Amino acid sequence: MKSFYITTTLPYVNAEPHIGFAYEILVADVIARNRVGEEVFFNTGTDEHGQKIFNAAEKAGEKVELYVERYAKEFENLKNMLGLSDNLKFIRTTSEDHIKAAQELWARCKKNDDIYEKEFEGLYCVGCERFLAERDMIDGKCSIHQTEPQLLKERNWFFKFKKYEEKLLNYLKNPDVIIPEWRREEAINFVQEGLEDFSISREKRRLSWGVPVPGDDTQVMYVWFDALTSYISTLGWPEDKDGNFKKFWEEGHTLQLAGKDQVRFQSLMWQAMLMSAGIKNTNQVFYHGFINSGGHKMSKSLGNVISPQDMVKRYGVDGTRYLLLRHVHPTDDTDITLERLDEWYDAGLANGLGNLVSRVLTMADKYGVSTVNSSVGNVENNSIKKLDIQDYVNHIWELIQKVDKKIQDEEPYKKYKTDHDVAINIVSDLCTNLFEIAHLLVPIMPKTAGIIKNSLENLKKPENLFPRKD
RNA sequence: GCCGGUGUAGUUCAAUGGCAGAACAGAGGACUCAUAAGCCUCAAACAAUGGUCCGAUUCCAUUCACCGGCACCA
Repeated sequence: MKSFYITTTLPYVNAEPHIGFAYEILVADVIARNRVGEEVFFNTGTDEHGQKIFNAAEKAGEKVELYVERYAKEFENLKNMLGLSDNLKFIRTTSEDHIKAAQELWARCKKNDDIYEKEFEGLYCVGCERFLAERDMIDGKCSIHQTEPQLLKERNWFFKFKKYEEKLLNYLKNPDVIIPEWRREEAINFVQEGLEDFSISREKRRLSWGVPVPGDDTQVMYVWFDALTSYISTLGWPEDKDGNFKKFWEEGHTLQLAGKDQVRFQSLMWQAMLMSAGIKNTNQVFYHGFINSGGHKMSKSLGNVISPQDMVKRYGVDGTRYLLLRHVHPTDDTDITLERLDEWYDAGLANGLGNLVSRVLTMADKYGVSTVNSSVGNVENNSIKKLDIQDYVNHIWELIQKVDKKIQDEEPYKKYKTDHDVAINIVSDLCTNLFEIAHLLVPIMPKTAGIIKNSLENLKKPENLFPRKD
């Protein structure tokens, strides 16, 4: 049996789950559900180390361990909230196994002579508790605190990124490793402009909330070295007691999902780390766009935030899944507003799918259709495999439109008055069509698909699936 | 500044070197199984300028507008 690995990025737990991540994990969920006949490992989790989280916890007046615990739960709740697959694996970067894995990866990179110590001199802002870059300063002062930063020296561990330029370019030659194509070109550009080694640790006395660097108790790992490791620690690497790492990472097809701002991290740094440790590279990274609202990035101060919770509350689990999966552009940014969501909901779900189910089943029930042919012969569609979920959903809605038109053209409701058998035949045919639609709907709206199938089996009209909004 | 992208009906998107497709919203119509839903009909667009070409929305250049990236921020 073929094996397939899919993972989202791990969201940083310094805020509530936002719509962009909800979208990412929904896409992953659809892809995972669509891989029938394959063994699928579907991963997500939370990235819980680092300065920002430590600060956020402090600000909340909470112990950092409790703080991350609380947030991790919120993210785990998404599973229920968004109707995600049962077999979703959730990895936390503060879990013991993960910490060991991160340290082992470090050790392997070090053994391969890719990690070295270097004295680093920089301008440190006490207020920010970090070193400032050029653009963080105005007139030599911290742009946030308006104070002059101190010149500080710190010893950090660095990763030999530059060493991997050629190997990365080679990796990037394969057109499949990054979707969409222009992001791959972006990645190639980054490398061609030249890479610099990057620091992967921080002094513990400045930041204690991180994974201890093996063999150096004065330093902790910088978050991303730790966080990126989660893609394999979740599989049980390095011990691999259950054989998942071998089965899914080494022998399977690996697919990572990430936002468009992640190219450097996922397709370059992480890949270089894998190369250094002698581990197979990711087969494919799929970068999606961002979701904005009203022409702007969502932000609390603008008051234009639409959260996954808001959506589920208003449109239900499957309604939310439908709206995001059908209307968010796979790779470009998408602008959504409540008005638009309402329109999309009414058009696609109330007037479209919901109404069709209602009219077909009303007739089936009333006319006394006896059984429904529930074969799903030739309804194959491989758009999801090509990572084009929008196309897949659009295809389903074309079928819905076809069935609506068929009812109009064949007029079973009229024929019933003169010839019951003819009408019953037509409606029974319509039921088969509806069953096919329900079948295609499974990865997109699993619960609704189940209700429709069930209604067809019992030939009983279900509760109003999607009440109109206006 | 450098690199890349985008600009198509009111809105969101699609396709194409040779009549520009759709969905939603809008107008009208015949019907009634249905959630005043569905079906039919109608109206509606290639940012601007120049070039290549028999012919450009599509290729090239310029302008205007918008967006993204340019690393220690995850």
